[in-house]
Amino acid sequence: MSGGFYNRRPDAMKHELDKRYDPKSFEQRLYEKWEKEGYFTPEADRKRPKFSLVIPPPNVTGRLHIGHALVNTLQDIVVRWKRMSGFNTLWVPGTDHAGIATQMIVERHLLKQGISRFDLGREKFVEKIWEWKEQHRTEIKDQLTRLGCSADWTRERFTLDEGLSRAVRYVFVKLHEDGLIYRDLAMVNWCPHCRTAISDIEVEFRERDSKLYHIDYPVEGSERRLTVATTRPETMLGDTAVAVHPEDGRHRDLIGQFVILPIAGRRIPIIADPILVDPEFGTGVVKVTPAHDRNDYEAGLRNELPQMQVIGEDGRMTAAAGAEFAGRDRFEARELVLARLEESGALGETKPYSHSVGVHGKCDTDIEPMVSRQWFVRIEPLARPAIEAVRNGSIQITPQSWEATYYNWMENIHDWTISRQLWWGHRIPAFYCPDGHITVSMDDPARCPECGAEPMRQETDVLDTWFSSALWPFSTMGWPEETPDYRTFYPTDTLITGFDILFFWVARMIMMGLRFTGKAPFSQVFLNGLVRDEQGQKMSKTKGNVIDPLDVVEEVGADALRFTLAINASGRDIPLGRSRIQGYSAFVNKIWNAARFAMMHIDVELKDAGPIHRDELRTVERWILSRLNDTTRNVNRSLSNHRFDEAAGTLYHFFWHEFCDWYIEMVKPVLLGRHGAEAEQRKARRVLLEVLDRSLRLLHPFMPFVTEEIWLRLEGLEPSIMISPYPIAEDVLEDPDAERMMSAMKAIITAVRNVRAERGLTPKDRFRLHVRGADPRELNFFSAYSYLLIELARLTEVVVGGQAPAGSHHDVVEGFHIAVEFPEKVVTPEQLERVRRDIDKTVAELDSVTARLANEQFVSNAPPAVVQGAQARRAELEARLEKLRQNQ
RNA sequence: GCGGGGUUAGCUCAGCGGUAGAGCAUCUCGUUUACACCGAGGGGGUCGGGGGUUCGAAUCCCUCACCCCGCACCA
Repeated sequence: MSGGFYNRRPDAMKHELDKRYDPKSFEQRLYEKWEKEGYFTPEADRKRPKFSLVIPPPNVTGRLHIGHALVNTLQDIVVRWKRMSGFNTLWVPGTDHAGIATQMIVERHLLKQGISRFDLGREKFVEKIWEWKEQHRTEIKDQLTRLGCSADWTRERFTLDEGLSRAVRYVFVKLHEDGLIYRDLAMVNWCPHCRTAISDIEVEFRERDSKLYHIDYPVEGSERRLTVATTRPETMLGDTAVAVHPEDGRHRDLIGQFVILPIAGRRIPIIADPILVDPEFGTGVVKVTPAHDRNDYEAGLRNELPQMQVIGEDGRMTAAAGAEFAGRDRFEARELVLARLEESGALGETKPYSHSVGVHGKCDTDIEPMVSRQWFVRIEPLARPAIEAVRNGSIQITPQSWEATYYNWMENIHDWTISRQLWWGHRIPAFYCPDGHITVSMDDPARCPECGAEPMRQETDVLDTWFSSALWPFSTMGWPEETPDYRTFYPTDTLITGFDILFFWVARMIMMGLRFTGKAPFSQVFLNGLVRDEQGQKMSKTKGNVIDPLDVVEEVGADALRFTLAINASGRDIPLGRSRIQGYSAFVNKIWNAARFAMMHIDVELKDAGPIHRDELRTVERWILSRLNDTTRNVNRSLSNHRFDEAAGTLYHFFWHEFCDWYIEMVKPVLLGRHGAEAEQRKARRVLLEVLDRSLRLLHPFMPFVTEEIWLRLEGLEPSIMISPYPIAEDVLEDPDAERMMSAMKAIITAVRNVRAERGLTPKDRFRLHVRGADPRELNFFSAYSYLLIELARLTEVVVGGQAPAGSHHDVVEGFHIAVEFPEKVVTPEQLERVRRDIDKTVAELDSVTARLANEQFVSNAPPAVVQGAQARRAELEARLEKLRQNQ
């Protein structure tokens, strides 16, 4: 058996643990040691099997929240598991410059000091942001450190680093050369607050109660009027037509005629457009504002209508809106338009209307659809292979249900608006010459390559933040250079992130990775859910239900937080609250105390005792090793499947309810010298150490700190648990025979405890137990281990075989007849009631099994194993019922 | 409107074709020298409603209801 026996430290530490588990006393010290020893930093060694992943770079805007704690904990679990499993493991950390978000925050920050970014100018302002970034980067690193994240800080990256910026420029130039990046005048989502264009997926829709206004447009040279409906009356100032459906009899005769636009007094045509107008909806007449509505824009192009921009980039009305409105905010203008319409009698019915409004998620400002010249990525040619990569399994998404969402989005994807009118970000490498020629190149051109004119002026727009994030898995490895890191660690293996950035980030990394490296940037994607509060509510500052991960670490230590997150991480949303975390901090405490107990009984010479030979072990030891082995197998399997909840749950159950509750209790008589010879005691201690050592290693990825602290003191093991081998299941440790006997033993002990409670006996009442069974070999087991039954079931004596005296309490447990001899005690009606209920339950189940076996269809159709199982169950129930009836 | 997910013990969830599970909470008993952040035991569910397939359904199919989350639309 391979064990965890390593060199003894020369300066062997105190061989015991403090009485109290105090994470503050060691967490930071251990992390510093790990980092100093270089355990997080792998060599670019291609001979060893590697495992790599990249952090979803947090924004440099501020502190990490509980969602980050979740993602990074899960990543660290995988990373530590793989590292211990022998892989050359790299976890690349870093941060994202987060264009709009960061610019906004710094801007707000400066405004508090009365400084606007325009006062500073672009260059100075960007300098300020760099200062900000440096400060927050440190804070983020510090937080990840406190969580125990074993990321390689020597390879930390930032999306605006020189190397990454080069990758960004390379990709832009290449895509432009390939015709996949273009500049065009188009309708985009404009944020009047941030004064920049944003992409479609940055627009969030909010359901809002508003009003639908009906406005009458008089038909020129007629008494007739056309009534249009709108939620945005201010846009009427920019109407350049009114549309009806060509088949609609109500208005067909008016097509080609004109209406007079109220207030403005302009004459605009009545056109027919079957796409824009649904004759069934409303009045069947639609006002057309090509400059401020997506559908109207399309209709305008189809019908060659002029675009009249009445709202400017700042959200204020333009001169074209008319002197009275120019310069007013669009919402203020709305009220004024309504007032003017009212006065002129053109305002018809107004009714409450609920609809969704597009807002910019970052600042909550209503999006203004606006025609503007921007840079775009032609996305379809990139999306196609990205769809294929998931479809053919080169990339697997967990939970798998997300694949449908992925396809749905990728198959209906629109071109990506990548230019932003910001100052913070990667400046687009496009250069304009005085004659209007555009040059896109890796190096800044001195003069126009087409006409030789100068000076060349660089595009002032920057790129969408997600453009650089899309390159993260390979740009962080030094690409486009073929660096040793790139060759060794790319593609990465697993991506762990929140589902909310599936489209923003994951999909785009897949597209860019395939396009530029020819490989999927990762083969596995694990999308975790949202961390919610205990009631399942989203956490938000306004609700005041936010949990700050660092507060939790401060209170209960990083291990308890990590374990709580892991055991709840199945891929769905995670309900998290203080009490829940408290619950798992009890588990950490349990580990501490179990180790403390073990250390009282483990001697230094033990680890030199050599390997354990299974044949020399007693059933109890073979049993716990078999259970541990099963646990080991399940934990490894669950981790492979990203079932963090299962893995953590398996460990929780094994350590607490098998190792602590049963095994430790069972070896106490031997360890404390109440039973057995010295040789036996030595073996028991040897196994105790083995089980503890392996358990700690299994737990280490989940609880790095406490496991290391204990492990280092355990027999002076060194140098660190985090680079010791992760246990793997070994068939030789499997022991069905020991498992069966111990299972029976546990069941008998439980049954006796049950009888005790049932009969109202206290632990001080001791009595004699009789055990009978068919197999003499098995009965021998109970003779040999009668001291265990006596200890744990608090008996005076165990009689194997033989007849129990009349009046004993009988039961059948896992095939063994047991009988408890009572002291004389008064039996209360409540106790008798419980005896009766026990019988009733048994009768009910026996009836149901008997009925099933009487069904010929069941006997002939069900698998033989199931039928045999039912037969065995019936026999057991019959036997048990007979015995239970004797108890009445 | 399209797509996805959910509805199982008081709470949070796992199970997803063969006797209803876990953690927490609750109740009873217990100061057994690792741990009261503990130990032992108990109670508690017609697995959202209805229909179907099957020898057998929490588990598969259909349907209805309600709740979440995407996407699209919204004059």
